[in-house]
Amino acid sequence: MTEGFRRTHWAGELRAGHVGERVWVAGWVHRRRNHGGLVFLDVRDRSGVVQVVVRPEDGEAFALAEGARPETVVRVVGHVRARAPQAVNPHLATGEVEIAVERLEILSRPDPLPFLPTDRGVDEAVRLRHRYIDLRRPEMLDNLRLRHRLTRAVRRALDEQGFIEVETPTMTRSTPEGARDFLVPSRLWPGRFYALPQSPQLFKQLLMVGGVERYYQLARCYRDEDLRADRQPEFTQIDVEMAFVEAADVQAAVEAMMARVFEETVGFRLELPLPRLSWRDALDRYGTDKPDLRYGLAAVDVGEAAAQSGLPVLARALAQGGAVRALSVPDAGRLSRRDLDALVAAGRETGAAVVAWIREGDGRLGSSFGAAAPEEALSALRAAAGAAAGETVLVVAGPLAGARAAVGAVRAAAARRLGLVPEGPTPPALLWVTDFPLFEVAADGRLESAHHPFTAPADEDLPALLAGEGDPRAFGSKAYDLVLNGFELGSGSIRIHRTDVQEAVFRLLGIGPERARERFGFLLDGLRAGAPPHGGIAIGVDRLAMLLAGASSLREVLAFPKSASGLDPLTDAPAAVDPEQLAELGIEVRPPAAVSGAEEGRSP
RNA sequence: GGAGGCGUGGUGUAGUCGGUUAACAUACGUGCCUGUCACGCACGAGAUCGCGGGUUCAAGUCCCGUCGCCUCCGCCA
Repeated sequence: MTEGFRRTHWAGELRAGHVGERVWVAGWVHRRRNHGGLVFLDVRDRSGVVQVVVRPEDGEAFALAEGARPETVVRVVGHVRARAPQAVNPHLATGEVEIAVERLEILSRPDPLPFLPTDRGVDEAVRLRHRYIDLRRPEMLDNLRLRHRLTRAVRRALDEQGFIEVETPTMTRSTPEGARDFLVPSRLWPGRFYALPQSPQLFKQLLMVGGVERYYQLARCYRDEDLRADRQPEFTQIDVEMAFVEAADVQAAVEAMMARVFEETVGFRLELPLPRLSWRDALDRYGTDKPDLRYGLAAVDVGEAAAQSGLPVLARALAQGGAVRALSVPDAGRLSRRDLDALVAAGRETGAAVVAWIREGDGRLGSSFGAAAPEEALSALRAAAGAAAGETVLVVAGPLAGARAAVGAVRAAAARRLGLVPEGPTPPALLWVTDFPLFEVAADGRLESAHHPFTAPADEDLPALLAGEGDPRAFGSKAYDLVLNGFELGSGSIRIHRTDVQEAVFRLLGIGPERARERFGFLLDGLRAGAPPHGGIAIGVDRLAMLLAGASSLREVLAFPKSASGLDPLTDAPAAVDPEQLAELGIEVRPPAAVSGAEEGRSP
C-alpha cells in the first residue's frame, strides 16, 4: 500500500485478534482526553470508535494530538495492542484494544461547529440546518443503513420473482384529480409546464401494455400538500405492476418481498400469508380502514340491545337510521374518570352523536347514561358487547360513518391510555385490507374514486356498471391496502384494462369524453392497443423505514428532509430565482411580502 | 386555511408577581494534569432574550403583529 489518504482497517472492527498488527485508520476525532503527558483520541469512522494513545515520546504526533479538536479529520498509523485488564472498556466494541500511535496526520481541521455528534438533545431545526454533522451520529447512520437494507431486500426479492426495474419520467404532464402538482416551467415552450409525478401510475400501466409484464421501481413521487410527521412533499414508493394477475398474485408477490424486508432489516420472520380483513369489517370492528392490530379492542354491533334498552339517546340514534357499537376495554380499573372523559371527548370529536361508558364498581354498574338509566339495560348492553367481569364498555351511537369513526378514535385513545401500543417495530401487525368500494361520496355529493379512477370494479358489479344501472355507491372494487401497525403502507388494485369499462368509470366520475381524451388520451389509446389484465401496488418506503426504525418522524429516515412548512433547512429551498431565469421562462411573479419577511425573520 | 406548543451566549436549559449586574451545564480559549473513556482541576471570553411595534418610571417577563420550528385538523385520487 502506498501513501495517500488510504486506510487498512475500519476503526470499529479492531479486536483482540488484531493485536500486533500495524494498521492505518482514518476518521473523525470523536473525543479527546488530554492528560497532559498522555493523550487519548477516540477515532470514529462509519464502523465505530477506537481509542488511540499518544505519548510525549511520539514527538510530532503528540503535538498534533494535543491540538486535535473534536471532529478533526485524522489518519492514524500505529500498532494494535491489548489494553491492560483494568483499562479494558466493556462498553466499547473495540474496548479490549487500542492503537499505539506511530504517526498522526491531520487531514482536515473543522471550524468551531454549532454542535457535536456527541451532543444530546440538540434541537431538530439546528440538526437539519447542519445535517452533515447530524448524519455523523450513529443513530442517523443506523437509520440510513436500515433504509439501505430495506431497498436492497426489495430489489433482491423482486428481481428473484422476475420483476424488471424500469425508470419513468419525473418531468411529465399534470393530470387532474388527487393532490396538487408541483410544476416545472418549460423554457422551450413558454407558458407550458411539466408536472412532477404524484406517482408513476399511468406510466406503469403503459409498461404493462408495452409487454414488460413485471415492473418495479423505487420511484420518487411529489405531492404539493401540507406536511405531517409521516408526510413529506417528495417521497419514495416501491412501485409494482404485474400483467395477467388477480389481486391474490400481487399480494403474494408483495408478501414475499415484505418477508424478506423484515428479515433483512429487523431480523423478524413474518408468517405468511398475511391476514386479510375486508374494508367493511375493518370499519365495523375497528372504526378505520387502517387498523392497528397489535392490540384487540374490536367493536361489536349492539343495536338490538340498544333498541330494547329504552335509553332515549340510543333510541334516537337508531330511529335516525344510525348504528350503536360497543367496545369492551379490559382496564381492570386502570382508567380514571378523567381517562373515560378523554375517551368520550375523542369519540365526540369525530362526529358520533353519543359516546358513553358503562363500568362495574362496588358490585354495581355505573355509567355516563345518567342515574336514571336502568341497571338491566346497562347490563344487557354489557352482555351484548361481550364484556367480561370488570371490563369497561364504551358505547358509541350515531350515523354509521360517525359511529365507525368514533369507534376508531375511542379504540385508539383507549389503547394509548392503557399502554397497549408497543414501542418498537416488532412484532408487527401487517395485514391486507381488501374489498374497498369503487367510489365514495365527496362532501359536495359527487362520486369520487375511493382508490383511483383506474381501479377495476368487482366482477359482480361490472355488468351494472357497464349498463349504467344500480347504485354506484354500492359497487365494489379490486382495491387493497397494505397496513402496518395502523399506518397505510401501500395501496394497490387490479386495474381496468378495457376501454369501455374505463369510459364507464370516467362517466360516473363526471369526467366527460373530451376531458378524458385531453387528460388521459394516451392511457385510453394504450388500452386500445391490446392491454393485458394487470394490477399492482405502491408501498411507501419512507413510512416503512420509519416504522422499522422505530422512529416517530419520516425526517429520521431521510438524509435531507424538508421542514413541516416544506422548506429545506439546509439549502433554504424554495428560493427566489434571477429575473433573467423567469424572463426566459416567460414567467412574471407577483412577489408575496412573505419572501422578504422570511429572510429577516430567520434566526442566525 | 385553522388550532395549540415552543423561540434566552455556539448548543441545551433556568429566569417566580414586570424591578437593579440575565443564571447553570456543555462546547469554545488559556494553563495544569501519564491510563482516561461523558477524564479531571483552575481561569477566561461569549447574549442588545427570533424580529417589529405598543403599554409602563421600568419589559426576557404584559399586549398586538410578524417570522421560524414542532404537533394536530382541513388537505393528501
